[in-house]
Amino acid sequence: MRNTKQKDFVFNNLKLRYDHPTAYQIVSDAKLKNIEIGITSVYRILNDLIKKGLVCKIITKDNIAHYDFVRNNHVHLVCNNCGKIVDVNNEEVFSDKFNCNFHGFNLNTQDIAFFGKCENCKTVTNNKYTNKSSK
Amino acid sequence: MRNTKQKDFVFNNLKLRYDHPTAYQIVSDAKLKNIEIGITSVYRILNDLIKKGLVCKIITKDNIAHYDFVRNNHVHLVCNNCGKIVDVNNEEVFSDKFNCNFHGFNLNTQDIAFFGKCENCKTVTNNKYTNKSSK
DNA sequence: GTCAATGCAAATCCTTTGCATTCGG
DNA sequence: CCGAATGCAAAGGATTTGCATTGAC
Repeated sequence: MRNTKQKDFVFNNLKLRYDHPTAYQIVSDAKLKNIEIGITSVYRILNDLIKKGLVCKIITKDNIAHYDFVRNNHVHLVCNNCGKIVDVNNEEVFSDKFNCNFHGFNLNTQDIAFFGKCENCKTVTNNKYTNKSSK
Repeated sequence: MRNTKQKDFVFNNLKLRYDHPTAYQIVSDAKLKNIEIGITSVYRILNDLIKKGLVCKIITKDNIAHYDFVRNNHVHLVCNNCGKIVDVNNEEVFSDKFNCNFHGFNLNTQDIAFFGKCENCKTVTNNKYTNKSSK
């Protein structure tokens, strides 16, 4: 495991921004800052960071993956029309006060997804969604 | 808007099953029952049902869409490893009792997504994720 | 008979893989 | 130097689109 400017850039870029970029947005940002990095490496680095639990992936309803540095203590509100992603503090959500009009969003509980590892997969180290070799 | 055996099949198939199938699984099921239906039509019919609010779409971390008949009163737990999707009653979730070990799932709040329409998009009829003509 | 719906084939688009090259330690 | 990391080009795979055909009303 070697240090490279590409790994540094992806990690720090995600750590410093709060707007849940796509892989392509990270490449664009790199270009602006004259960092050379290809989309292939961005995807590879992102998947490594996900495996390490440092980054998480949010997929909008048009099947586009957005990435977020893991800071905990917040959940994501995702707009099914414009794709906007908003952070909301945990405590606001998990209480009896929660309702389907939340932070301006119109929500349907069936359209809420809790992602994690199920009982059977808890002990699995490799995640088939980020490490195809485990398939 | 005409009635066809294809529309009937997709609607009733989703209404009767509780296992969140993919579009391809719906086609397989149709074949078993000797209903002729192509994958293209399944996707088109599913997107229409989503626009009508009768069906919702759950995307697992490997970017595969699963479909669910809208019955309300439940949220989805999604396994990031095996892709399993489990229904959990609303009341169990939105209370102070919620924690990150839930129904055997190991959850991270940052990996929880609330999908809906944001303030700006509430009044939009067309949804860009299901109706590309509104782009 | 009309025109909406279907379904094949092709296109699209995001993401991953193969492989030769580069470069960190 | 060695081998991990990169990045191009190509492949992969889910979903959508174009268009001729079918079939509901």
